[in-house]
Amino acid sequence: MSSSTASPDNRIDDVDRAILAALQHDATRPYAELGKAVGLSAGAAHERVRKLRERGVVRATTIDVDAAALGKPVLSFVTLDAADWMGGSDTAEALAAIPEIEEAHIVAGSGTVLLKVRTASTQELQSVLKRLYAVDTVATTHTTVVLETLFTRPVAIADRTGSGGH
Amino acid sequence: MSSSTASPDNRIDDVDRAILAALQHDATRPYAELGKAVGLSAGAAHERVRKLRERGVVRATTIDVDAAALGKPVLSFVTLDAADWMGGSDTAEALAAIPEIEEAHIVAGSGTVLLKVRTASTQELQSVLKRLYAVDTVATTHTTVVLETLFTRPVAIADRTGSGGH
DNA sequence: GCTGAAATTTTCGTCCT
DNA sequence: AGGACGAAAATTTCAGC
Repeated sequence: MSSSTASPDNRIDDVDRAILAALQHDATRPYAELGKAVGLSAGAAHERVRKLRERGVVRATTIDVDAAALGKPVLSFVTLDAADWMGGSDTAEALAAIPEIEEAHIVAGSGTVLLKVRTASTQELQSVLKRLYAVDTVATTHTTVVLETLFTRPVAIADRTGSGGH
Repeated sequence: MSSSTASPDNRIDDVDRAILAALQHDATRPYAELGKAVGLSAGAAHERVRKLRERGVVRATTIDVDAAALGKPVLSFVTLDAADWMGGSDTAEALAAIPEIEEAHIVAGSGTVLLKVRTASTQELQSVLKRLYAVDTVATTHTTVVLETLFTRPVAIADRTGSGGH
């Protein structure tokens, strides 16, 4: 309810960065351990994490599930070229209704969408493409199937060592 | 250290699926709550999760960090066309050395790699591209900058309702 | 897989820097 | 304001059934 400052303390310092990096790697460790790793007491570490959550820097605590173990070994990237999507605006909902789509990004002016799709087989991938055509005025689609994933990792936490220029 | 059966119980049943879905949404809830949500006691729920971790179905417990809050608002997808990468094989390491790369996938025969890159600015994106050219025999690159992310979500947990065909 | 109890951890109040 | 310390509450974890 203050009025002087819009953002009281929206800065992320080195300790926050260390905490975020540690939690990205393993969010199950107790606060005492986490605190020791970043040079804080358990209570202080807890307070930092609470604030990071409150500020929205930490969106959620989740588990990383092995897609192959779940029976979804086929990963693909699909590019959609549609007619007039930006106007419709419930595009996101239509895409979200297809559970095989993990990510949906608008990548160009009006009409180009990039999708990350995970399916059990190429047959199911075909099923997704059919559903995509049924969604709206989809002009063309271009599908790229991933043969091998070299690596996947969370957002990099930049450290403020000063030398980290371009 | 057993020798009779290679995979004692590698199947994922409905309860496991319910647990995985719940944990994807929020992995901070106590086991008592989780158990109640899936119709199990706290102890049984804990045992299920322990086994899922042991089997590798649950790879890790992590936090979802807001990239924009971290100063990395620019998301791009970069396609690389290189000469002979598959033979070299330390390609993954060279790419992993570039922290801005979040994902690296091989998407075609010999030489095409798809990268998911997150940077602070388009200038930093340019810096990444320069480093990519320096890596190896990179013939061409094609970069697509994401204008808006409609949604991102974890791997879908299929439910065995029987009606879920293609 | 369930119940119950011990051990650990989280969480909160208070004081200190 | 932010962190340390200690105690209460909650949770995890392990026993036996």
